[in-house]
Amino acid sequence: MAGGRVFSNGPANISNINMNILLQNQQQTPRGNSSQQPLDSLFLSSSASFFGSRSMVSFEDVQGRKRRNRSFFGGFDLDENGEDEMDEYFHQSEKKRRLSVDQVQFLEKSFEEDNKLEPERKTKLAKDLGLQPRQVAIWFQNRRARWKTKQLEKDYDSLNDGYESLKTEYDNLLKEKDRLQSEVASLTEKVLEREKQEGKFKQGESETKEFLKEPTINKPLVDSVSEGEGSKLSIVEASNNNNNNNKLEDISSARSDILDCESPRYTDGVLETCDSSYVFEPEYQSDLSQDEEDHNLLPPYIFTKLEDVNYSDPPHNSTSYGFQEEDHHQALWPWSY
DNA sequence: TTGTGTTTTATTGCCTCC
DNA sequence: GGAGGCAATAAAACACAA
Repeated sequence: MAGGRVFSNGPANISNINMNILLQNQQQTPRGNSSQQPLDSLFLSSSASFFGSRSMVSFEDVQGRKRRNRSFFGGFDLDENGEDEMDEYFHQSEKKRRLSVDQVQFLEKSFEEDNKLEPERKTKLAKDLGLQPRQVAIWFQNRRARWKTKQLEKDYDSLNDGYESLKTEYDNLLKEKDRLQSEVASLTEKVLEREKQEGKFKQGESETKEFLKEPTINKPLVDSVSEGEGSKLSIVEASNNNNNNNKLEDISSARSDILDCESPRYTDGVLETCDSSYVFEPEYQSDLSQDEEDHNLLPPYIFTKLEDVNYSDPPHNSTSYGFQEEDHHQALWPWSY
């Protein structure tokens, strides 16, 4: 039992008890309603204004800590022949007594100034409040504990707010990403549809195919990538057909002789660059018909360099890479249209 | 009035510092 | 080794609903 031994026998000097305080203590009303003067007056008043609280008696002789006898209640033992009043008092003193409102307010104010208690300050506070220095120390200790708990709660709330805020931001970004992906897919579909209408597919003149076949298409990209930057290539992928993944694989392998190490490639349906940290999985899959598939439709890829993409300020001189300038531009920065 | 939950006062044991 | 701080805890005091 941690706090069980309330009464331990220790040195006593009953004559040291201030009887006036004792008698006043007996007159206290419950819940510290004894005095309600303004707080400021507390600091102007003499220590006597605090006496008579429901607090513990004031012993002039502060217990030594030899034993380490920290027990406040253990400070005295009663003379069996003590007076009735004394008996009554000590009987009551066996129970904890709360500090008066004034005492607490005074201590609170002192705590606000400094939550650490130097010995001098402790002694002065104890004297002013008519408390044992030990009581003051205990009060500060408990007050610090309460403060710490509240601080932890505040910190938790603050962190929680930050988390919620970030989560909201993240969710919004996810939505934006989805929106952009479907926009890219939609635009890609339009491009393919246009190519289809122009009959270029049957003639093997698809701009998309040209884009994928043309070795020089890679040239600006490769040229623009300095040593060590190859992994920063990004691919705006706009696959429209689940089955196209297989075609992508074929395309990738077919083009492997064209693309150097800095170019992405398809492996097991996963687009990847030489840097394994940049792996792209096709997320969008559309419902193109088998007929369209038979036409060997190829998803266009827009190769860009990450550093070149400024989402807030669309470039005006970007390479089209097989798209018409406007379409390509719109595909990358759809919100600017 | 009573049961129950919360707050306050106080103790104990351990740790750190000088 | 003593003094002081802190965490854990006990227990009284208090609040409040039923």
